[in-house]
Amino acid sequence: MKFHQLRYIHEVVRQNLNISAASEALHTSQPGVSKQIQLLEEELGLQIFQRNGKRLVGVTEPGRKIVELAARVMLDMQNIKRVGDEYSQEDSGELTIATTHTQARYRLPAAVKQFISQYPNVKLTIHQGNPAQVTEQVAAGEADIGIATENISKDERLACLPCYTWNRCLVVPPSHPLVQKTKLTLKDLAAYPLITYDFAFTGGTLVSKVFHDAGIEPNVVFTAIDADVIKTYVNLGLGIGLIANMAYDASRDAPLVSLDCSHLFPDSTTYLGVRRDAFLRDYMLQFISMLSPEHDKRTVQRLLHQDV
Amino acid sequence: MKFHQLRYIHEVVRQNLNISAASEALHTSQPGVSKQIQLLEEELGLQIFQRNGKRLVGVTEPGRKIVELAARVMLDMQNIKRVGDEYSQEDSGELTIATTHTQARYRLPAAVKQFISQYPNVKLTIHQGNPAQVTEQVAAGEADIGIATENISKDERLACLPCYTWNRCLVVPPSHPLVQKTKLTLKDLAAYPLITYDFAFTGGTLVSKVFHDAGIEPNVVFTAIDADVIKTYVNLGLGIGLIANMAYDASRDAPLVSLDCSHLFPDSTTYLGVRRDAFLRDYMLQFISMLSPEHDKRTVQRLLHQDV
DNA sequence: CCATATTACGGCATGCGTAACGATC
DNA sequence: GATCGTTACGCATGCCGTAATATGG
Repeated sequence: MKFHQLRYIHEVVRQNLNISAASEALHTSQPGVSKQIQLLEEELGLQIFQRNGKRLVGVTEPGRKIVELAARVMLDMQNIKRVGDEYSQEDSGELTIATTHTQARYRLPAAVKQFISQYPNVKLTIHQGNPAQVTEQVAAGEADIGIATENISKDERLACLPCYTWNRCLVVPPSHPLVQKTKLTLKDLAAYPLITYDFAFTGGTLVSKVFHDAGIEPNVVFTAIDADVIKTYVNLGLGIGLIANMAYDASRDAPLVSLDCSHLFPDSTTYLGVRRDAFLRDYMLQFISMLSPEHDKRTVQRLLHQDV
Repeated sequence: MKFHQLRYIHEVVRQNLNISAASEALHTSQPGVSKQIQLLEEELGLQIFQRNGKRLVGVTEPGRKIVELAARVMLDMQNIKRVGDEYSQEDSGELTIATTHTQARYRLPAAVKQFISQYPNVKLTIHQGNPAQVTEQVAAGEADIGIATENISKDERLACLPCYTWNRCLVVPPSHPLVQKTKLTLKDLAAYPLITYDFAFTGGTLVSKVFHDAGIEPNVVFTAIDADVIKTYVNLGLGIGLIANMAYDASRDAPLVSLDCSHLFPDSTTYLGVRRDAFLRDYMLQFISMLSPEHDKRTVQRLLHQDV
């Protein structure tokens, strides 16, 4: 059993059972991949892939287990390489972060700026997606760190860390009647057309629960993935916007006005997650500290169940 | 990075940093091992082993991490092979059980007999050791299943299953005055020279705690690893023996008499443990069912956190 | 007919074993 | 001086890539 063979089957599955695509992604030849897969199957004495003639049409049941184990082996190989890099080329490497739009746009920039100036030789990549995708990418080892509010902390494969809490605010045009109110109520929000995050993408489920529990039905006319889109439509006078409070910046978002809503909704907590069995480069820990300064490197390591 | 390089460093560590011994254990040449280790170190850009001239004298800090990861990779490779075997050669393979003397002698025989008749092509090996060793062997992947009363259920790396509970009995010569007593007390036990298990090897710590809590000091004249030794000395009239109740068999152990002590001590539970991330062959699950019939195969798989 | 997988084959890298050397205790 | 690790070298294995072939949609 060779290491490449595991990489091959892994990539073939990733590429929807297309050996040609896999061979390209692996920068090698089609026949090579085909051959090695056959050799592996022969060695194990079973079919990993279901074939229809010469076409791969599925993964057999034992094949699924093998692919899963292969992924773990590859992760560990990567971990070993990282240990090597950590002790030889301290400050270079890669860092891939998976996160949602809101975090990427409003919360990460400060930490990212600090990070790239301190670690200019680390190639930083940000993958954007919904919370489920973020979780999946970290779990699959495609991202080192995942940051999201929903979902991520529930996956067994990840070790998570509460990162910070936030709440919501309402953005309205300056002339809006609600600006006169001293303290907003849920009824106030329900009295106007509401624009907020797509429910699947953010803490929306929490928001909807609060309304539901109060027996109030908000008039949601429109949902969007990100606060910028929401603000645009609020500016057009299509409704009032309910967004994360960190997504409002008075100077940048003028003439829109923000009205605090934190008394209406419980705080949401944004979590940061890493794969439990991943080896974390020092700069990864540093990035986490930059993002949530209240956790220093040692604390992070402890909380994430790293060794000593 | 090649698989055998990982096997090489793993084995070298196992052999106390002796490359010659490792090469022999691996059925290959000394220079080959030496060379591959150097290549790996070169590829990773660091020293795995501390050298004093040409002598290996230790493992560097990054080396420890790498060795650990290497062990995991090898375990997963083994898992992959097992998946292969499971689906191709259903009923042959190996089963290594680590357990204590008491279990091996008095509890396993029935299950083992049933097992080898049903799976004649499975090579069954029993490693005997104290509870700490049992735990370690399973955790290191050197044994598939560990069975012990103490210790084993506390290791994070293992998934455990309560297997059965047991208590203790007193064995005495037929002429002993205690035979007349209808119900024994701790004081009765303390009144005579006591022979029992070595404290480190069994539920002895629990026994000593019971005495201590009652403010009674037993007169332990002698401790042994196993019940057979204890019974031998009881037969010689050197004292009374406190042993696991399953270690007494009226017909075999005559003329000794057993007196129930289960009202004096809380029940002890014997656990069965497997490595969390091990792939379990079907016959391993069957063995577990044979050992504790109240758990059927599905239950076992669920309890041990195997996938559906 | 095009896309895709398998077979065939030759060149090249690499791992292995034997033998010799060097170092450590 | 005995044990142990490293270096040197030749052989064999096996992987890779190109070209050719077969098969499925």
